[in-house]
Amino acid sequence: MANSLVVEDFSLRHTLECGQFFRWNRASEDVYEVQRKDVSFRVWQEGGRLYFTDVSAGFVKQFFSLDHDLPAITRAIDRDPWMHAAIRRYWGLRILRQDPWECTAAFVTSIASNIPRITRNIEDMTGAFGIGRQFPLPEELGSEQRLRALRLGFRAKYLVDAARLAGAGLLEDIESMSERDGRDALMVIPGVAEKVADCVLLYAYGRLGAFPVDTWIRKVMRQIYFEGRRASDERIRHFASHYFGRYAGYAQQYLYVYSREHWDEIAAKSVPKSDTAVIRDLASKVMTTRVLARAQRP
DNA sequence: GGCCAGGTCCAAT
DNA sequence: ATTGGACATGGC
Repeated sequence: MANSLVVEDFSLRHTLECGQFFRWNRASEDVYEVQRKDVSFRVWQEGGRLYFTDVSAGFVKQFFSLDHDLPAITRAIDRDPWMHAAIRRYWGLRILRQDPWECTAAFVTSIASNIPRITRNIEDMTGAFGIGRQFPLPEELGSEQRLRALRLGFRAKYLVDAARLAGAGLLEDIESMSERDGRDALMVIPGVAEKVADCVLLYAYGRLGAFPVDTWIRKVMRQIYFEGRRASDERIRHFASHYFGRYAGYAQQYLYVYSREHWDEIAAKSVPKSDTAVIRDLASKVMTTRVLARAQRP
């Protein structure tokens, strides 16, 4: 027996398949089977109606962030033709509210990997150590040796450390911390540095300003906003937070999926013509801010 | 067959 | 502060 919900500005497909989340599969052409912690449910969308089994409407609203004001968010980040195209192409994509431990484990697993393999690694860990279909709790995750046997490679050691610290409660206080402090707390975990920490902040803690810089984002940001020149991850993040504002994380996600589908086009056209001046202006403001900050330092 | 993948860590500039 | 190599495994 399925329940349903009227949804606006939401695409189940784009939300699940954009690379932010790995614990789903297709039960059929339109039906997704989704696992989040101890919850396993089916979900499908028919136009403006979302159908689901085994979970409450409240859970669905929360998990899919149906409370986010997507029109306002996309209006805020819609600063140039590339972002505009990305938003149009993936209209309805929302940042999920994942479980912090699962999200941390998933993005530690993602290090120097690829989506099919990450998905398989997570399934393997669930099958080997989880109870039922639940991803193993921190206390249930196997030893480094057993994780290596599951082909986690050098990530095995990181996962063991992450489980130990998560089991000790590291992830529980982050909700109430500032973004900066939460990031620092996450980075205490060996195997969690800037990129993975930003993924967890964005995908699990709803810190929509977090801007994970991975190889794709680095490539596309340099191409579009830095005239093809190198820029450190720090500069990219700094630029993004000024340029896109408090919803920069959403911009990151749209850019991520869009660039993977349209890279050739981006590489060919480079800087968005109509907004080159705006970008240059902002980039110089960012530089000025940095210089001033440096000058004021004792 | 070498190169790179939703990186991180460590050591050497 | 920035840069290069190691780290496991897999897909092209």
